[in-house]
Amino acid sequence: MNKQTVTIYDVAREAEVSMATVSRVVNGNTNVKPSTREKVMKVIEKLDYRPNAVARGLASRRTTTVGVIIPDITNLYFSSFALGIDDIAAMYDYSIIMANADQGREEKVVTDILSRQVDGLVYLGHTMTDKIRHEVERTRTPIVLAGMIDPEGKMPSVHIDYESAVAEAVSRLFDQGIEDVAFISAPEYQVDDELGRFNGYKKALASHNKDLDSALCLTAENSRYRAAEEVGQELIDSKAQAAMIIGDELAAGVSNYVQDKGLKVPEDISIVSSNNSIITEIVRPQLTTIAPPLYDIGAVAMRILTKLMGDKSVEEEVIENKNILPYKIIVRDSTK
Amino acid sequence: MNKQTVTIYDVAREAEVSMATVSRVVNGNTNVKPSTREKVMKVIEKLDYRPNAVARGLASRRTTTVGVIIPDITNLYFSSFALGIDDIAAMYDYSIIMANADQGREEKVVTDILSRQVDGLVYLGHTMTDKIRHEVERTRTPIVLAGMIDPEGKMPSVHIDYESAVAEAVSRLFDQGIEDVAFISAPEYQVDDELGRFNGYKKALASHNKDLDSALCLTAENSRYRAAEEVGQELIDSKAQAAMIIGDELAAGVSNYVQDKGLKVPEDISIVSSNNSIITEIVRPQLTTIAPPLYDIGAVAMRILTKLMGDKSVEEEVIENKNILPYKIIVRDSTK
DNA sequence: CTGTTAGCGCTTTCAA
DNA sequence: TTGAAAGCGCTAACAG
Repeated sequence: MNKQTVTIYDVAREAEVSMATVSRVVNGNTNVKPSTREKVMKVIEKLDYRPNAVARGLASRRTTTVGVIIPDITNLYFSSFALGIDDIAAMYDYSIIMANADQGREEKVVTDILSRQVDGLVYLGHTMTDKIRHEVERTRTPIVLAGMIDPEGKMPSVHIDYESAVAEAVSRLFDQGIEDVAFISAPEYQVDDELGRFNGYKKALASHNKDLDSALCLTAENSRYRAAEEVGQELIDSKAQAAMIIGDELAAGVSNYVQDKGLKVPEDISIVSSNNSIITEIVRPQLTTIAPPLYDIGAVAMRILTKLMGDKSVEEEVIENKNILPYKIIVRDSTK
Repeated sequence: MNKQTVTIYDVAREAEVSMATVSRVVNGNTNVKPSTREKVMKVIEKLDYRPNAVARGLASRRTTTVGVIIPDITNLYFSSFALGIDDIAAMYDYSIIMANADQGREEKVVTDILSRQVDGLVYLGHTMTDKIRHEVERTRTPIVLAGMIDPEGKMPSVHIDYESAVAEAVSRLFDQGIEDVAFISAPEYQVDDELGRFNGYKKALASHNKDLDSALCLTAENSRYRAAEEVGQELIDSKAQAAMIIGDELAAGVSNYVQDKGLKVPEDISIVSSNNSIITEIVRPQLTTIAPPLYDIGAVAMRILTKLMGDKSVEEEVIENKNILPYKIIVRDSTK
């Protein structure tokens, strides 16, 4: 379809050198006499030649492209990762093939992206199915998980220690004398997810000699703002005086909902959120929150991937399997 | 790098047919005897064969990939477009190469993405430089602009009539008896941008017999939340009793700022925002806003692009140059 | 420092 | 309905 008229061959002919020499010039190979290089450069300029990355990819078996699998691009949590990934990728001259992998489409998406011969993969999201694992292994494509973890522990990942983070945040609530803290999230975090969000909650309970009360574990339909209403009411109906909420939109929604119903935050109910996206600052009162370094997680994941993709034998480099970045807890006005 | 072991040739040999036949099967060509097709399919299954999209792209000169140039992926305004684009692209089995084109990098990004032989381009953003135009034309790559417009009117675009939208929103304020309405935005919208945001403001002034007062045109550093502080103070210092603000984060920021300073919204100052992202609902009071169908703009842009890329001679299809989608004005609590 | 020569894995005429 | 063969535009030994 593209009428890429001028090829490396045209340049070679016009410059009266071989294709190989043009290729060397284009690729910055040093074994070219300066005068030859100049001559070729001039012709490239004159002919307005642009290398065809597809041909290059086929011939060299490297596409300088990485695939990014992202569950929801309009979710600030994920798009912040993506920004970090993109910045580092640009730095290393990799392009990004990005695919939104909503509900259950991840397998198709991964297969497709792999058929495009990406040099590597950054995988964001929750689920890592066997099928996906199989595809990745079959093609021997380097992969790094960001903001999640490999249950089998084989794939390198970058994330924070959510278990400690949640435990710390919830303990802080208990330490303030709050008796009952609810745990609110979308379904995927109401089980022992690998990053231990729910486990952190249980840990905090345990360390304060409290039993897990299922009436305080509230499940929202998903993590978006509008899913907060129902669960917000459940929170009001419960005996909780505080809530640890996974997902900033959900937390903002719950906070707004309970206030609309006449309760005061944090006087009547304290709220802690989990991701410190700009939403936690926009909503009033501003939310106390766990603050994972989202951009950095993406950036580190991409940096690790470049190493994995590098020519130098990876064996030499020490690549941690679990890269745990530090988090902060930012105390704002939604807690006492 | 990828050890894509099994090729079309392997399948051909194992199935005892020619590569051409395998190719036909893989591509759903109908001119294959059913029994042959079965046989080939079985071998494909058995060998776990996956077509190499790069080779395919080189041979067929179609990559079934489209490039999306996006100024800031963490901006809900743009990521909402992206979601629409992605959904339609997936529907037509196109992959997306997405590139964040922050300040001034768009030319490099476009050149790079074009070298990857994308079949088409969706361009979001503000600036369309001559260099970019040149690259796109040189490669004869179909392009559709989303949420912006081609100053020269050559490239098809999808957007709303921001001029009317702003004029309507501001007029509504005047009609309520408000004397002075400020116009607040990042620098790029303080000139007569092609979509006419600023023009809409001027139009509203004119239709209400008011003069443009530069003291009411307030420029924020950018459109993000944190840029609101300075301009928020300027708003307070001005005589305005209302503000039309371009960008939801900025609007939320200004609203919060003036309230933090003791003013009441909308009693002391009315606020209208421009994009109706979830932020306008999260912030309190909820913002009255122009509501462009962001997702649909992306989706329509992508749909048009598929037509432009289609094999059937485009001449036959009527493709509008300017595709103007309807907007709404949603009245919430930040105006009277 | 430069050129020759095979391909990379697939599509696509053209014949049969 | 099928196969043979010629590339797509480039890289990568290998030779010189």
